Amino acid sequence: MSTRIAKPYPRMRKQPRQARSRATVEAIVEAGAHVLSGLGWAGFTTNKVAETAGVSIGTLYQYFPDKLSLLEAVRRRHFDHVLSVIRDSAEGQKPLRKFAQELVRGMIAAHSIHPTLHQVLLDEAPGDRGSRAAHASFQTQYLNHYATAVAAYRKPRKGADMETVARVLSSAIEGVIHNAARRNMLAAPELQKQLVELICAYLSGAGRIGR
Amino acid sequence: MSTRIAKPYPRMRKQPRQARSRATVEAIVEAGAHVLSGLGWAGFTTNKVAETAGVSIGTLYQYFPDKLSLLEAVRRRHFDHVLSVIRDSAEGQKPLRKFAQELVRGMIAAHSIHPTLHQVLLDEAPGDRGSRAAHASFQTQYLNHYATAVAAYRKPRKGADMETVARVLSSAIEGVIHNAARRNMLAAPELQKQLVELICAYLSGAGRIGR
DNA sequence: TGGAAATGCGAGTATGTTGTTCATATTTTC
DNA sequence: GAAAATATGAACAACATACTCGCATTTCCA
Repeated sequence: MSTRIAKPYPRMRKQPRQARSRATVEAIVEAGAHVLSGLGWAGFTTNKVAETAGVSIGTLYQYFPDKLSLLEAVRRRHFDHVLSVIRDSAEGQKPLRKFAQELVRGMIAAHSIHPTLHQVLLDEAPGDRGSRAAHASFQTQYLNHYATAVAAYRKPRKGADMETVARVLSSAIEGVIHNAARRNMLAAPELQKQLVELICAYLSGAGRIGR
Repeated sequence: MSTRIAKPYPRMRKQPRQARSRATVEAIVEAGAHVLSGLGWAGFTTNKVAETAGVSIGTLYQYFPDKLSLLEAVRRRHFDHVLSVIRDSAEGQKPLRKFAQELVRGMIAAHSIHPTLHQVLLDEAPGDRGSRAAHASFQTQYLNHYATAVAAYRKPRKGADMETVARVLSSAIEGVIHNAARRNMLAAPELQKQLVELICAYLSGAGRIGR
């Protein structure tokens, strides 16, 4: 696992100086992820987040100037986490099946904490106004990791550009995980096995007829 | 294509008798799908739907007793549509690749009109209170169609139950389509080709090592 | 053709929801 | 022990929006 980084969240109203307040901020962001995942963007109210964090609403506004800056903090934390998972599974030279297994295990683990956070962040929540750069950057890095893996494990064929393949692969995996999360089936080992098989089958390119 | 059925929407306040009012109701439901897809559940307001339909808010409430009954009408229409698509692609005896191509074409067509409606219906919108049966029934039929296809095209193997395979397959396809829809890439032929290949590869079961 | 039934209208209301502030209280630091 | 940091939560202002109701217009049909 990668080392835990402790960058300050962006757009904070005030920097927490003492250990107590640092824990408070962390609790708020964590609660934000929890509420967002459980109640969706519609249920993501500042009062609810504060209550979930076991903190007064006033405390929340001491550190976050408004609702959107809190959303951005949650988004950033989650994206950093997911990226580190993919990074870890891609490093080193391993056989295809091993790679697929570690990727699936990692993605499932990353989604086990807040099962639908990822989708809510991508679909429901408003895109981060100010720094669209950050959002785009995540998408780019995310795809790049998949593209690298595709390039490494899939023999080049004519008429199939890397980017599309990477997109299809990543969105298929996300679809399966998202769907499983909604049914509380993320832990089922049978599902993991099948997902690994799907990845291997696609990348090793079987089932093709002609040429 | 299947025959157009004209069942009355459930939970209607008043039955439209003349042709004019039947068109009005249809416009309202269509507008509902449009708003839901474009603005999400959060943006799905009765006033907005009425305005989009080019109809007064009073007219809307003449036929739908409340907001949720309108949602149910939209949901039902969409589910009926998707089911007919899958049904059509599954009938007859065709080779795997042909089946996959028609399925992909149909699913993409079904999502082209209201790209994110399906996800919004499943994820954001509240599950239909009264008739949970209808919702469950859709899920069951939906999965059954996939399970049938899986049974037909995938040689039986030990340790892989049909239901899980069907779930993995359907959610992978939905994931790809949903993701493409968000990027306005549904029409890209390269994407369709890759999705077909993913399905074929998985069902023909290549890339497996041992046993 | 005329009256009854069906359909359509939209300003207005009533009822909430919620993001945010601020004066005050408690805790930590040095 | 005082100053700085941190926490509190009642209160509010602003907004959103589901839904009603009295009336206008159109269609039907005898």
